[in-house]
Amino acid sequence: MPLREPTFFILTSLTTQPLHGYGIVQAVAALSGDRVRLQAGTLYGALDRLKDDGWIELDREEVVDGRLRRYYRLTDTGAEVLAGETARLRANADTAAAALRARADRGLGFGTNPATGLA
Amino acid sequence: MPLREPTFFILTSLTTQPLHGYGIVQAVAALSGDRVRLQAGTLYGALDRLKDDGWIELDREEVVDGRLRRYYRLTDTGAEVLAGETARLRANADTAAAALRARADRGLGFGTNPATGLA
DNA sequence: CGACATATATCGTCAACCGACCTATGGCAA
DNA sequence: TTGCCATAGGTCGGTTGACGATATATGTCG
Repeated sequence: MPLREPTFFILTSLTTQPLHGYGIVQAVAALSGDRVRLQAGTLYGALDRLKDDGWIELDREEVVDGRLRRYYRLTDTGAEVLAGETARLRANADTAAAALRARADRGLGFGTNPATGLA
Repeated sequence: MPLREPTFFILTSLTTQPLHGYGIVQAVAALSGDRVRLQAGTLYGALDRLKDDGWIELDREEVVDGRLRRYYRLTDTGAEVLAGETARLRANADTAAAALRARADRGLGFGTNPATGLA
């Protein structure tokens, strides 16, 4: 059930406006601070899968400079899935953060000397 | 690079104290609100992998009621990885939340009528 | 003329998770 | 006493999704 990072960002990029494949690549790079760079195999495979799942759908097709642009849009179902995923990520991050804080309080965090508890 | 959910929770469960395999299963269930139930194949495969990566290490072995308990502990490297992952999850959640908010503001969110913008 | 950005797509491989299965002990209930 | 469940370890095959390489094609810029 949990989405992988590339899939998560594809849905996120389509949340505010329809985009075509290459536009998604650029949007995802921007949204992730250039951390996630979608590969062609990942993108088009995911696009087919998400369409089959009904989370995205074909918005329109355009031909610009003799090149086809196939725009996809997020469905309401897709938006619900993304909202659920977002909540899950938040919860997981909070859980791990609490555990890491407890570890740091016990002087076992990284960067501190286990013997003295000091950095 | 991004950790999958089971792996993420295994590291989280070992952050505050060493645990043995079965203890990890129970801790992860508790930490995730019973959402993540580790399968045997997932757990022992991940344990070997994480040990090879140097993110966890063997803490000690005990025999209780004739049953072996093999305890693992999080290494400082593992704690750093988990902290990085936590930050990544937070950032991704924030990014998606912002996009979903923008969508809702445009009346395209799920649960609202696209025509009227009302629920 | 070649390199690069734009644009879509397929294919083989790999890593991680899942489900099923196996062994073994101890307690509890039918 | 027999079977089931919780506890405890583990293996194995299959699926899934991402990755990297490759292919095709047009337009732009040096």
